[in-house]
Amino acid sequence: MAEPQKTRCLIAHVDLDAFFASVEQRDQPDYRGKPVVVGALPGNRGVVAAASYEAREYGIHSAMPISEAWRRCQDAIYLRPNMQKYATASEQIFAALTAITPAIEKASIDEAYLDISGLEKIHGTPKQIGLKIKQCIAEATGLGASVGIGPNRLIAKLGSDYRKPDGLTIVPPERVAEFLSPIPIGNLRGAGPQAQKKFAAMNVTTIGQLLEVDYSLVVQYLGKRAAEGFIRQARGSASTEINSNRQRKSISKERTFSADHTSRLLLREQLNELAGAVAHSARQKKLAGRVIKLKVRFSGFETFTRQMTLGTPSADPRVLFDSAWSLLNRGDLPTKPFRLIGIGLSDWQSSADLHQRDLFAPENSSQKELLTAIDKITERYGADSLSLGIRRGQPDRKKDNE
DNA sequence: TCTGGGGTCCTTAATCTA
DNA sequence: TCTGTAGATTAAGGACCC
Repeated sequence: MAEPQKTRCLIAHVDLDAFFASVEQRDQPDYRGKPVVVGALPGNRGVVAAASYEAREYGIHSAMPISEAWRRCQDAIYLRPNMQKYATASEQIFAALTAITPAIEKASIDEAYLDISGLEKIHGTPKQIGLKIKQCIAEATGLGASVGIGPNRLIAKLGSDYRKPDGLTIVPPERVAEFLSPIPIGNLRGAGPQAQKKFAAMNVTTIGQLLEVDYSLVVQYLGKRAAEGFIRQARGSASTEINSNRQRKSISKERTFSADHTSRLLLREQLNELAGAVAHSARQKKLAGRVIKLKVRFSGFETFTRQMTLGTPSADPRVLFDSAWSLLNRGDLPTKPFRLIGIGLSDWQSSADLHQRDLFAPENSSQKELLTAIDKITERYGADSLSLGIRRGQPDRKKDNE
């Protein structure tokens, strides 16, 4: 019997055009056709979060210091971000995309990967699917998006970058090499300023050029792991996996002060507020974390992090604050004026795990009691939860040795 | 000169444990 | 019981992304 034909993988990447700025232009007709810059306000500390295409003509782009944006264009409309509004637009977009497929991975507030393999019979050719995606978004929110379609996530992502705004790029598998060759090396995932310096030293500016360089030289500059990762990407090979229920791994809040300062009282107040905000977010998501991380930045932009692991997971603002405050006062940080303070919570124990804790036998249980507890966990949550339960229990062994 | 906020992932070093 | 070691975990920092 002939083997059943395997459906070829088809991934779409959707990227909203100048998302924050476009939402503002949509809601305020006066802003349309004008340079709009969303981010910090001129005269303050901060950077550009999003620039409309009109602002980009002045060379303004995201992550640019606001002072530099102001130097380039004083006539632009400068706005503070309205995250609530963008989150609502984002929800509408993701809801609309489910009309195409349920296999959607949210990559950020304005980006998504869709597994559209085998959908040709329902929605038509890849081009028709791409147009349909753009139409869904426009109808739901009145916003424009760029779409890339290719055999994997990397090609789809580079495809959506290829033509902007309002672009649609389809790269069939047989044209991947031709498509990638002239693309700047900095467009590869993981190629930031540091990696690009190393590529420049190898005279590599495009993806095609990377494939012509001797492998050992790439390893020499970037290390084995990074070199192999970049070469894999340059050959057009990447994951096709779409994870529809990705859970975030940490929650954090931080604040940069308008001017550096040294007041312990103010620091305490700020940290207390941030701890409250993180705890609130965690509780809303029914999460409790074991690891609390303090972040501080001093004048001169020197940044430090300090973390501690709690015995039991928590989403209690007092626990978060007390832990962070003790880290801050541990005595291993410089005594300089503060520029930023932040707090983060991670290493979740989900509510299901918390139920498992109830099933754990007490610390000084007999072997028989432990076996009974293990049986209960396996029966209720399956073998996977059992390995999780035992691993979570490991730190307690230290106590046994004491 | 200026560099936000909220994330993820990787590397490295120290420490713990089997 | 001692010692060496490999692997896991924790902590800190850095690069990167949107």
